[in-house]
Amino acid sequence: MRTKPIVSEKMVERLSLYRRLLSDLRDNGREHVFSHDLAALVGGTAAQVRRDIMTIGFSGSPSKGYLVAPLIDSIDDYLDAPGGTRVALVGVGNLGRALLTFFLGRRPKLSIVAAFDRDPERVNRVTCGCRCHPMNAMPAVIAERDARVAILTVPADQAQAVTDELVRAGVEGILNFAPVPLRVPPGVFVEEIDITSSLEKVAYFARQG
Amino acid sequence: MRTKPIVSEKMVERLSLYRRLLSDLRDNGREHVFSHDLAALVGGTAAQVRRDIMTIGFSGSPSKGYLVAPLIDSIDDYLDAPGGTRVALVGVGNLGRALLTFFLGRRPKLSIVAAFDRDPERVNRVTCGCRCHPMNAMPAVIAERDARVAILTVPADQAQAVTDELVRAGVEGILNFAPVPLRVPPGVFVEEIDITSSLEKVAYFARQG
DNA sequence: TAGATTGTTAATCGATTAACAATC
DNA sequence: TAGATTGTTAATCGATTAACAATC
Repeated sequence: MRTKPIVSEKMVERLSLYRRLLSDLRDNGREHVFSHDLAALVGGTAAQVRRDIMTIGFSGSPSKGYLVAPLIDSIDDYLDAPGGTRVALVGVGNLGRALLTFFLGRRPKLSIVAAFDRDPERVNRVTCGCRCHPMNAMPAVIAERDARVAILTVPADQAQAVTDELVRAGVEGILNFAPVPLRVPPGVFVEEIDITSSLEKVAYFARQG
Repeated sequence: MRTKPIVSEKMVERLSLYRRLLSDLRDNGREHVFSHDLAALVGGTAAQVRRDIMTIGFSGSPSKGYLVAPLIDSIDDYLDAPGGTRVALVGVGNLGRALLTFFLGRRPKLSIVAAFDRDPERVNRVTCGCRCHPMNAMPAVIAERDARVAILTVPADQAQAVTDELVRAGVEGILNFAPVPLRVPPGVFVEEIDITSSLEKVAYFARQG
């Protein structure tokens, strides 16, 4: 197995986006694509697309650019864990259900395998295609399902406590929607999606434009 | 009215976060805070906090750091539009409803004033505290309500068409949850929240850690 | 060949980090 | 004063942009 360089966060985001757009192109019967085509779709520059593709060790040709299907395979190779990544979701409110529905069957290599909530009304029922477990079952279910990554969609005041428990259960990456920064030990990766900040940012820059 | 420098996107995000954390502190009776206290809460450095606070023209003192309430006022001054910003939300699915609920009454200066959906089942009913209008009412309602900013929570295949219409209706900023980059004319600010990319990023870096 | 695109390096830009004198 | 923190500048770091020879 060849070694792959660990790349920047931004580059991973771009690769993820390329893959999605390339899949659309493939489904529409496109077999090759030029760097400037991809650049236009992502809203970036052709040079950056070329550099990204070069970094993952894929080659194109001046005459027809890049072959779509092999490029997708190359990105798969790069981004996906060989056996796939199993995800746990904590907090089955409106946002949690939206995410469950969205990811249901979307990517076989990245699937939500368990959900948790503290509301007894929701526990032990199947919601949006996923069984909802009680909070105290987290360690056992996460171990049994081998979930390495978690999505956090609980209220702010529970976020840190749930995080501590997730880390104790062996989770190594968290996508945090709770509006508060999380403290985690080294080696655990956290991505914060701060919807309030994002909206305030849009409001700020909208009136500057 | 004094002129304020236009600051970077990251700085606006940080200011937004500072404000939220400071409000919690104030509600808990804290009257002053040191740069390193704030830094610990946001997971950043004290020097950066000091630089940010300096940039918005607020001053602290070596003996007691920064006064919480005046600092919040200063950030308000900086981030909020004088008359507030009114927001329209397009797409009242699970995610749209989660956002409606979340922002309901949360910030008087940043409130969702109208919702739109193309599903006749949802139209002309009040959901999560907000009336849902049909899509073809967008130009009229946005003008009447003076919405300058929009949140986009429609499926990918409708995103660009809805965006074009929002821009035509005068919207100058869009928070996009649809998993596809938007094309907008210059002067319109778009913030993409790409949940799929974010989750793939977490999966990638979780196994590198 | 001529035209267009790729692979790759150097220059630019911006943000973060480190450092320290000024202040309470 | 002594200790701690602020205000502010210089150094570092990384990512993006620009440029161009190599390739088809």
